[in-house]
Amino acid sequence: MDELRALRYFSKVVETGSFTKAAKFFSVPPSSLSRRVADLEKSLGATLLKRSTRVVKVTEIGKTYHDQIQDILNQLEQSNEAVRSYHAKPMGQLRISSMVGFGERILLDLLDEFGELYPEIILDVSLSDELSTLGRDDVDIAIRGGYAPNERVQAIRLMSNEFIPAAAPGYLEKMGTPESVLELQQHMGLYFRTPNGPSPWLCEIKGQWVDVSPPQVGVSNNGKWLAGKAVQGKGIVMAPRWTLEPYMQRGELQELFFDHVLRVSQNAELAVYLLYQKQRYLVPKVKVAVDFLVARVQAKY
Amino acid sequence: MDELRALRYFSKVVETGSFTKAAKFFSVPPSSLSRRVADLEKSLGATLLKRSTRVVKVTEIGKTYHDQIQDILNQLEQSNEAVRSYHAKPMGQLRISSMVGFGERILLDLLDEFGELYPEIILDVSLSDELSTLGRDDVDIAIRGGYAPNERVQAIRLMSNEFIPAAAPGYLEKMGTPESVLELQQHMGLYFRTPNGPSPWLCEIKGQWVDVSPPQVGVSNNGKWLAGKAVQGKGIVMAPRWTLEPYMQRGELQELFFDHVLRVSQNAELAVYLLYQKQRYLVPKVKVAVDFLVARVQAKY
DNA sequence: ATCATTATTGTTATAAAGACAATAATGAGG
DNA sequence: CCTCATTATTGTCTTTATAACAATAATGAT
Repeated sequence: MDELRALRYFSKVVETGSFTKAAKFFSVPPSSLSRRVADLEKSLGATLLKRSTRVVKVTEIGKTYHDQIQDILNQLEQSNEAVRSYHAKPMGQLRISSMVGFGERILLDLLDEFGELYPEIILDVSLSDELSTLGRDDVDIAIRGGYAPNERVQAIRLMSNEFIPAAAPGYLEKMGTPESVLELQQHMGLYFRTPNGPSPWLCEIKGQWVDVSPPQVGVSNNGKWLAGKAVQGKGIVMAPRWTLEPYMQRGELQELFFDHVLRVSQNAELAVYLLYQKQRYLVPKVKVAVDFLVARVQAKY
Repeated sequence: MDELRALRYFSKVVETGSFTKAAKFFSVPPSSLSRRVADLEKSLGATLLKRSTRVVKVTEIGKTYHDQIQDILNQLEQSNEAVRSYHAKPMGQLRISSMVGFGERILLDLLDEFGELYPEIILDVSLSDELSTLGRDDVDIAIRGGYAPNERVQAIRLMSNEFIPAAAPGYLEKMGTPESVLELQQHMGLYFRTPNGPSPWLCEIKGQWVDVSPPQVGVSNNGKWLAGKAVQGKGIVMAPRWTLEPYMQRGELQELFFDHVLRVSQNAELAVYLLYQKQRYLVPKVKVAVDFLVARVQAKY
């Protein structure tokens, strides 16, 4: 019995819920699928599917098996592809997913340069703060604030993602420059929105984490918009240093320093990470892109 | 092409370093392996093995591919076994690996009881503080101080593993009862040996972690021996609470309290975890053992 | 230089999967 | 309640792929 073929058949039948549809997918008669799946069930000594002429239902154990098999088939496919493209030129479609802010400020410029270096790579970039799966089939490289979701994913630290508070000089003249975190209650806060909601302003006082968030005057996941509001004197913005840097250099914003260091997370080392699947590093297009991005970003920041 | 068969052939050839030996393993002529591996290489468009009549060498890409394939084959085998034994009675060999101390004090008694409940399960218990792989084929259930090594492994917290300092009343009379961690330098320390070496005595002073370990008078990974030494008045022992409890109840040792809490790790929640592979929870023998152990240990401690 | 060992190739036999037609079952619609 | 199209299964034949066995070529050790 060609077990792998049987597994692919079974998997497709579960997905489509029909032997006929799955058979069309493989361009073989439905009888083949029926026989292979039956073989599989016999060899496992378990019923995976409950069939009737109208509906195909998956049994409980069949569902569990299918989930595991699916993962295994994906892994195998990836390993094969990695070997197949081993000595090929970097080419083909490369899907990159990035946090919006990082994408706009840093990534897109770099990718223009990258595109000229490797014209045979077709870039497919999507900017989103939602975390994409990376492990299914959808993304080759992801850039995120978090860390690796599992051990098959490699995470490389690209740059610091330290959040700092800043405000416009005009705002500080009018409202006074706060020096203690407790004074923040009398100020206005511009909040960065993460996928988990607006990030609170925290600090550690005598070993205790305290939320010292000022009243909200604006929330956005868009660094530019937040910085713009701050420049207009609408409040104090708390955002990654690299989003505020240009404003600070022009003197439109200035960094604030408090008696206790402000953070947005209890995790000490907030950073931007580049993520990719270890298996796929063998694929030339992935390898050159990872190497390129890591080198460029780490050189600049 | 039966891809899976080809992969198994290839894998075995790499392991044995010989087509002939691998062929014997499968009870087929070597020519079959030769042809299947050649098919595989053709379909991947890469050379996996460098053959000569005398030696079979794995190419670089072949090595990488083999590692990944091996993992995939293991996973598949496990999924199949899980389904196969789905509605079977709990039976067969069950391999349990445990930390020595926990094994002697707690596990072995529980397993006696478990063995009577499920006489058809053949227990294979090994006590060792070295971490076993759990993911290769060697252990069904492991009990360790650490946490899950990867996301395919499920970790259940069994009980606290808080290390506490204790000494014999006689010792304290003679040497004085220390109250500040800084006084420890004038005392004698009995150290618990972890796989990473003797565990240092740490405490957090004003947010800084400080090593306040007293001079060593004894080191062992055996709780009983350490406690025995402490009872004899040789020094202060720092070991998991559950290893010292019986001595404290008999008044042979008494817990020490300092101005700063003593720890052996910066990790706040040191605990004993039961580990198993998620996939294998479907296997009846594994399921009943996990459920049994978790229920019993959590009820008692 | 010789020779046993080992991988490969050629050929035939066997087993497994596909193709096609026919049958049986079932759930939706009238 | 009955009809009928849809769908999975079964039977039979064909095709394909793998195993078996024998023979050949290559290679590294003695």
